Amino acid sequence: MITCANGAMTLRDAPSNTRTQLIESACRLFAAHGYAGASISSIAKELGLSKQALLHHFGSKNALYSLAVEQAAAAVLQLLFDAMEDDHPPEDQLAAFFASYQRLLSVKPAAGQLVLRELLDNALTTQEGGAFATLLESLVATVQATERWQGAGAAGALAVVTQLLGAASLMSSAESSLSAKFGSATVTKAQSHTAEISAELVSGILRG
Amino acid sequence: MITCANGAMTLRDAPSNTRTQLIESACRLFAAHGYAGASISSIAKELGLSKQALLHHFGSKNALYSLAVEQAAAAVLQLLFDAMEDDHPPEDQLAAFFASYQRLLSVKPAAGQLVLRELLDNALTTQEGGAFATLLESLVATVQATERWQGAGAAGALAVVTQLLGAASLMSSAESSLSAKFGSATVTKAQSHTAEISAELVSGILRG
DNA sequence: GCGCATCCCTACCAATCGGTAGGTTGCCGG
DNA sequence: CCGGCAACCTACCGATTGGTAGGGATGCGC
Repeated sequence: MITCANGAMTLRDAPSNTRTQLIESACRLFAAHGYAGASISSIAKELGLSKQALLHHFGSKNALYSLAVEQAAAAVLQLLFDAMEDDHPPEDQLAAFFASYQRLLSVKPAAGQLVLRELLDNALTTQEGGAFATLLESLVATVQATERWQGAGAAGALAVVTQLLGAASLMSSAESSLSAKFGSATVTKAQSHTAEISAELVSGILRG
Repeated sequence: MITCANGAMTLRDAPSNTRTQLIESACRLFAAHGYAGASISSIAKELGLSKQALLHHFGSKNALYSLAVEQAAAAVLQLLFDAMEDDHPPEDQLAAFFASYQRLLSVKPAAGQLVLRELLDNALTTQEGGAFATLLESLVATVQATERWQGAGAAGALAVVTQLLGAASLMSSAESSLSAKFGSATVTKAQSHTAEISAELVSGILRG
């Protein structure tokens, strides 16, 4: 194993690059194996560091996890905000959001996967104004702003958001499992269909 | 802690009841915390047993996990087979399946949650003819039998199945996380909306 | 040159992980 | 009455978990 020689590595190459890289590794590994399934030493080892270096930067596993989830959620939230800038009707805003969400997933599956994981695991030490919470709330609010769902209350909108998010996220998150059963060629082809099917689901459910 | 007194418990109450109960506990805990997040001792402890009693019955953690997933998948698969008994068009069969799947989730959320988890974790020692694999294959085949998707190939059908499954499963699986952010009252109300929204998604996507 | 903070290391800790070994209890067929 | 078996136990194993303590190298401001 090439662990970058003890003292010789200490000339750091950027203003705290390793921190960023650690969060990125954490994002990927937490997304792939879940909170309990990814150990901090395995995350640190991806960069040739010891787990103590990781703890030095983040203090605890949960703190790192929170950062990773928040960063992933922030990336998704940004897509939503971008889609909401133009003052189109909320139906179009959501359609635009889910379209760019699909684009994000094809480039960086870990983001959506981590959000999905967090919805299942609920391991995040919930921050009131965090990106994850804001993402969910904004989605619900936007659905509630649509003509069809504005009378349905938060619960109805939450149900819509949950189903659309589940539909949009599962394919890229389940890639490894599906590849083992249907072959990676089939799965890759299926992923290319996902965007337009998702678009159809979104517009279908928002307009009735 | 009341661990049922050492020898006095040895009169077992049924032909091998504890085995069944252990699988049930495993199903719940694996569903709630994932494969890595649920330890065999925590599963055994739910029934006041030691982890060695569990290992005595199943041999290894993975064997127990496989049984739990297979049993959950078999329960879902049974719903699909039931829905396919009448020779209605495949669109109606799938609609009936997803309707009863929603009913199952409201009674036993762990079943769907475990299937969803397995799609993410891919921890199952894949059995070729297992219920989990059969479930996915049967769903894909049925979607492929619909008028709209019969020309789209397995990949297109797989994309449809994945999205519908994700939409149908996420709400009940994310209950704890959503309750923490929106309140359990709102989530409970949202769950009651899930069935009809899901039905709309299914018929919408299958018929175009 | 000196103090100090940043970064990363080795060494160590208690707790828990999945799993093995071996013993004890109670039922059941001979 | 007795041997075998299923069920469950305590005790233990090595490995790994998240986390602490403390030290060494580097670079920056003074």
